[in-house]
Amino acid sequence: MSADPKAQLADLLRTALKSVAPELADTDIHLERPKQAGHGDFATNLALQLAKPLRRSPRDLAAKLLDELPASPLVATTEIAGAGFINFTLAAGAKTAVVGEVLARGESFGRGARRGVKVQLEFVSANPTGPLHVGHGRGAAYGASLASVLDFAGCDVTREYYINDAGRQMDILALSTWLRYLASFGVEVAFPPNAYQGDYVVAMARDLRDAHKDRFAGFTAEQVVDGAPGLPVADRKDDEAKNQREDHLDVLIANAKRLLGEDYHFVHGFALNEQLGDGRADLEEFGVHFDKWFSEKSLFDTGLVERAVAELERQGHVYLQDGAKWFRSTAFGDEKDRVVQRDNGLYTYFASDIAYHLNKYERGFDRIIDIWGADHHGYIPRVKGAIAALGLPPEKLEVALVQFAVLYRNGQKAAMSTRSGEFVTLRELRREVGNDACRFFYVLRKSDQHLDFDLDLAKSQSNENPVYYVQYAHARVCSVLQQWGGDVAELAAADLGRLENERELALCARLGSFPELIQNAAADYAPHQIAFYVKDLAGEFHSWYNAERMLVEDEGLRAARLALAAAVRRVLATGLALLGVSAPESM
RNA sequence: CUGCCCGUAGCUCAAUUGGAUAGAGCACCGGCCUUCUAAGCCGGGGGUUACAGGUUCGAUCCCUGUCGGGCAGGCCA
Repeated sequence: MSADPKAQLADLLRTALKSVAPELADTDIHLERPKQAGHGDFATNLALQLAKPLRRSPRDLAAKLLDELPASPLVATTEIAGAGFINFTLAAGAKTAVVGEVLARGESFGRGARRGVKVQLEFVSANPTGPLHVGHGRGAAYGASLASVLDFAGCDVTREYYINDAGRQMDILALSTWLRYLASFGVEVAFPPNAYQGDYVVAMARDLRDAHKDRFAGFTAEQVVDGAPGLPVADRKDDEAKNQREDHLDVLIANAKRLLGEDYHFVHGFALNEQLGDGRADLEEFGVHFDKWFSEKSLFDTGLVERAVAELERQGHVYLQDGAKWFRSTAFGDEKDRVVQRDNGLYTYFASDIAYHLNKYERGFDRIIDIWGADHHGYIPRVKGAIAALGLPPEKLEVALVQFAVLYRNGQKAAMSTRSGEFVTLRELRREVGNDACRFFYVLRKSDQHLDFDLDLAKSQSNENPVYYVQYAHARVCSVLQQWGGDVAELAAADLGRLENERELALCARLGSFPELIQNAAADYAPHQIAFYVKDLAGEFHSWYNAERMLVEDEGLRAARLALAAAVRRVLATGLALLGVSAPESM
């Protein structure tokens, strides 16, 4: 018996369709699993779709299709229902066969055939200027789970982190570290309000001093702030004050570079490596692994930024205005044109991003997926525009936007600014809630939904966490199999015809839908579907567990039920693994 | 002002991509441990899917408008 009743049914319907309406033989045949139990195991709206072009009543067409449907041992009964749905009820053996298939294929049950599709998935890519916070955590959990799902569905996935190691943000971090370092030698410079405030900067300064003593000291406060405009009073929030603070910061950075000379690069690199190493360790602990860490700076070193801009120029999409080079992105649907090279000769972040995407295309991926925070949505038209301008197919790039995760503490929003140092780190969250609950919670919502992460709730009610519900089902099966004490491999030979009651058949149907769930989740970039699936599967298992015993006297029945339980355990473990959540054998 | 996303039970969210009677979990009420793990199960109340139109056999889903919330709109990243 074939492993896939859905595909078989589709074939049968196709045959019937060819004889009923040859001219519409290539109509999409959509088979769904009805949510209503009384509507059979599969249903199709094919007759409803044909009704209009054929100008015939849907119910008549349904009857005609059933007349022409080839006989098959797969189908027990059919019915025409509602406006013209065709409902199929499968033969008993066809429903339970999936249990044998799960046990035979083991952890590869549900895995899609390798199709040789090369996918590049870039996510997190947070500036290495401080600890990852709860917002990054969502992108990390979503990206890692999506990567696993795509891989499992049959794609060749490269997970990549883009390191912004070339921009002004890194200079600000280097300056912040140096100022804290100088302060530890008694050089008191007013710490700029728009520099990085967090305690981790003080810690880095201490590390720097421990490792290199006074190598970067020996300057006076006057030298450090030489030529800088005074800082406006703290409560001024207007644009003028803001600009003045930024100017102040820029002068301090320039002074640092001048005073430290070559040593500036050392401090810069020191801060970068500390933060990058910290972020990498944080992510690995979270079960989030990257195949490649791509440096923005390398794009400049290899001349790719220059080449990308030159190529845009060659294609005639760049013009000069006010001393800057502008990319004519309005020609590609953007709201306004964008600067790629400033009047001071420096390339913008956008320019290196164009170069990075050019590099992605040149590496020969079939599909390129960027996962961005939703606040970057305005950035999509210009990036796609640049890709089109380079003569590359923009539809190869897909941007998945992830809405913010907002953390609530005591019923109030927690502030989340990296520069002010007021935020909850991913590490803190993981310690409080645990990695498993953290990973599960993050993907329990569609990515385009805002996520309210109530920390107090997650802490106080962690026992009612849905992740435990799923893990508990897994542990329960383990416990039963252990008490049975037999060889699980022998269960593959069980007579599955003994699975008869409603709950058992419902579980079989749920298991049978797992392979198509994988394909759907991969196609929609929707790992949350996996989370809901394992919740549903666990729920149906718990329900069955309470209604029926597995370790019964009747050997045949016992083997059949244990086989079903083992199959449930297998699929739960696979699903949880895709989400980066552990499947404990006991709880 | 302009653009994008969102609006579903008291709260947090689903809904097989346009399908049949819109489902779960919390919270609330009532039951189930002498039997494979009670982090579990069974039962109950809860809805004009923000609002008004339109498209069609059929709309939470697609189109238009209104209201409400979030986010963007730098020679910042």
